[in-house]
Order: sequence, then structure tokens, then C-alpha cells
Amino acid sequence: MPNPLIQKLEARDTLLPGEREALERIVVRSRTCRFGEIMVREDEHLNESTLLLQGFAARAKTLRNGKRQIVAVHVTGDFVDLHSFVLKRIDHSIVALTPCRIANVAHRDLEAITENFPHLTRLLWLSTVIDGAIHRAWLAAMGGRSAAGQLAHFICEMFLRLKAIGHTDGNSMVLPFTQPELGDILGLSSVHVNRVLQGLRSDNLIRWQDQSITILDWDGLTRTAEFDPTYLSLQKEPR
Amino acid sequence: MPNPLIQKLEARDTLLPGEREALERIVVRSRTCRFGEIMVREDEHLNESTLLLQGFAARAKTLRNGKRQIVAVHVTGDFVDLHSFVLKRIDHSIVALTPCRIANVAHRDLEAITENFPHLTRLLWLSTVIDGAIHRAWLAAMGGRSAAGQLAHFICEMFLRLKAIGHTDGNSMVLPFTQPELGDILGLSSVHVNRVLQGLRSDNLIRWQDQSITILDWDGLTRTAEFDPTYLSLQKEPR
DNA sequence: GATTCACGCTAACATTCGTTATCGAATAGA
DNA sequence: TCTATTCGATAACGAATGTTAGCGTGAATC
Repeated sequence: MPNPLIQKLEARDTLLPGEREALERIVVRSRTCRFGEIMVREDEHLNESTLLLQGFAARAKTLRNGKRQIVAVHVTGDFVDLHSFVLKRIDHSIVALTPCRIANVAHRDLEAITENFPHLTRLLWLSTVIDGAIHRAWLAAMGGRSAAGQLAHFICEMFLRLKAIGHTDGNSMVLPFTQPELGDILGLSSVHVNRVLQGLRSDNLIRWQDQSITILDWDGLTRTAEFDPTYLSLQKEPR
Repeated sequence: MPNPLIQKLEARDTLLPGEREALERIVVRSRTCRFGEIMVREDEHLNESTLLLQGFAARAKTLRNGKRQIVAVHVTGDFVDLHSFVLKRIDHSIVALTPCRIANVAHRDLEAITENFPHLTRLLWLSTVIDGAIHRAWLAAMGGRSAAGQLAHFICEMFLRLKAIGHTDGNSMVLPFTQPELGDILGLSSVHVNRVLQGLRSDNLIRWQDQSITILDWDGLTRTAEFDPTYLSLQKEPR
């Protein structure tokens, strides 16, 4: 089975000779996580990063009143806390939103990559920077759009990200999130998530059954979302 | 006058011999910007990044309804769009919130750094990753806190960031933002910003006169903000 | 088989927040 | 000097969103 990280980087730029092998060399041990398991705990000093080989995971901050704010959602192939390589200490915990398979990559090995593979280093850097672009898109969605627009934006984003890794089926995808979890993602109450979801359904934009979402009207959905996919950097470019 | 970028990096890790000179070599041309000037325009293909030598700048996205959402605020020493080095195309524009002095750094020169200075590369990488951490803090503030908590959080953050570059005076700082601008930052209407500001004032947490803010009760302010400064990475660590 | 629990959904109500309008003061420009 | 604009502040109103409660269902647990 191919390393999904390689697939992800190859979508953004062509790997140079040797880079693929270097990546394969550092991804060794892998293990599984149960649903709800906390893979990485806030404020710990880290000497390895986590690569998500399969499943959905989230970066979450918990507030004093018990509210949980999810600040990022990750899918297969994402280097969930690559930023901890330079940060050393992360400001959130990482939790499995489904059962997951993950691999740990030693920071020592990443350091060796920065010493020997400058182009590959730039591509890893790019991964963390795309995470930042997604953060900004979420900020603009939360601050500037209606709740319906925000939810529509999230659906559009997840569809393109899942499509990029071949996890869509026509206009459908599996999004294994409950409405309370969506509330934690969007910063809304689960009641309001339900209301807004009804709206998207009655506008015939999407169908959401169990955990399978079908997009009935992509143009309409992107219009209510004001969705512009460029921030996902889904095209090749020399980096 | 010392290069403020060097000062910023030195606060996070000790520079190795030669790194300081390499940085000084790539920061050459500098120019001034008027208030409101757009330094970098959304969606342009970039081959240089912008270093803020003096002043306040913002990254902003404009929505279809005319609303402007500011997704980041930058101060002296910040490498405002260093992420464009690997991204090549940015998802927002960059606008001067005050008159600014800026320098442009060619991506070719940054590429040379990644080829020859791996440790310095990691520190530049770190800069972009700290920007991401700030994005996440804002997301948690917008999604999970009250408007008062969100505003208080922003004030705490700006105070520590300005203190780190020596731009505070005791418990006071100059924050040259109007209330409508604060609204664009927080995703609130200017009317509501005014309401919430009154609240912080009447609780004797801050004094805000003209553009000078005095923090009267740091403990109280951080408590209403639920502010934890670790995400700013303001301590040295081998990277 | 019985129990518990989480989920999706709905309703009623309270609160927060946005919109619009207005005012005086300060500022910039003609 | 006069005018136009912007800002901070305030009020009134309406819309968006949160809170609490309750219901039926299905899955998991005992």
C-alpha cells in the first residue's frame, strides 16, 4: 500500500529522485487508535510527529466551560502535527474522530531531511502552510459568513480534500461526524447545526443520510458557501 | 538599526554563526506604505515575500457582501507573507493598518537559504507555524468564547506580542485600530465592539483612550479571555 | 431481554448580536 | 471657512443563535 503522504506531496509538486525513498525510510512503526483516543496531548514536549495513515482526526482545544473547539480536521495522508517538529510543544490535543491508523515519525529523522533534502523540506513546510491556509478559510467562514454559509463551506472543503485522496464516490462522500461534533467544528450548538442542516437539505443542496453526504447542487452549494478552492493548493507548482 | 526579524528569531532560538549575516544579506530594498495601501494582492503569483520593518499590517479576505474579515494582524518584525514562499499564491490580501516600512525578500534568496542553512530554514519555518498557532487561538476565541472573552483575548495577545519587541510601556501599549477595524478582526459589528468594550472598561480591566490601551488588571483580563500564552512560543528552545 | 446512552429532531424561550439611525466631535479636504 | 467624512457612542428593533427540555430510535452494554 502506497504511503499516503507521498501521494499528498506529489499532488503539489513532483518529487525529486531520492526524496520518495527518504520519506519511506522515516515512516516505520504504525499503530491503531480507537475512536475518541487522544493521540497527542496538549502542552507535551514532543520528539515525534504523527502521520495519519487512515481515518479522521481533529485538533481540539477545550475551554474552561467544558466547550470543545475543533480547530482542524484531518484525513488520510495528513501529517497531523508536523508543526510540532519546529514548535516542540503544541497548543491543542489531537483526537481520533474515527478509529485510525497512524505512524510516528521521529523529529530526529525530520531534522535529517532538512539537512539533506532542501526541496523535500520545502514540501513538508508547504504542508504546514496549507494547514494555515485552511485555518484562515475557517476564520473567514466563522467571522464573515452565516451559519449556513459556514457549514456549506466546510462541506465543500471536505469534499475537495477527500476527492484529492480518492475518498469520494461521484458526488458522495462519507463524513463520519455527528451533529454535536459538527457543532464543535463550526463553533455552533448542535441544535443550531441541525437547523442549518435542515436548511441546506430543504434547498436541495445536499442529502445527508447516516454519515453519507451527497452533493445535489455543487454550484448552489459553493454559492451559499462563497467557496473558492484556491486555498487548498490542489495544483502542482514548482516549490 | 537592527533587523527586527533577527530579533524575532533570536527570541525563539540562538542563531548559528553565519545565519545572521545570511539574513542581513537578503533584506535589502525597503520602502514605505501609506495607511490603507494594499501591499500584496490576493491570488497574485508571488516571487518575493514581505518583511514588516515598522507599523501594523493585516491579512484580510473580502466577502461578496462587502464584509472584510481580517485573519491576521502583524507587527514590526513579522514576515507578513513568508508562507507565500512555498505557497506561491496567497489566499488573502495584505493591507497596511498604519503607515508602514517594508522590505521585499526574493524567493530565490529564500530558496538559497533552504539549500545552505538548514537550521535557519527551520527557524523561518517556525515563523510560519507560529502564525498558524495564532490562527488556531483566534479560531478557539471566535468559536468558543463570548465576544468579551474574544476581545480580551485579542488584547492579551497583542500586549505580549508588542512586549516581545519592546513596544509596550509598562502596562500600556499603542493599538492603532478603530472600532470598525476591531470588528473586522473579531468578526463582530462595530456597534457590538463598542458594547463589549464598554463592558471591559466598566469592569475596570482596561482603559482605552484614543489608541492607547492600559491594562488595569492583567489577571482579570486573562481570566475573562481564558488566555494561555504558550501558543506564542515566546521562549528559546533548540529547533 | 432489559437497560442505558447517544443521536437526530423539534419546540419554547432567553440571550446575543446585527442593522439602522442619530448625535456630537474630530479630522481632512475644497 | 465651509463641507464632507469618519469615529465613538447610544437607542430601538429585529434576526440569529444558545439553552433547556423532551421524544423516538437504534446501538451498545449488562
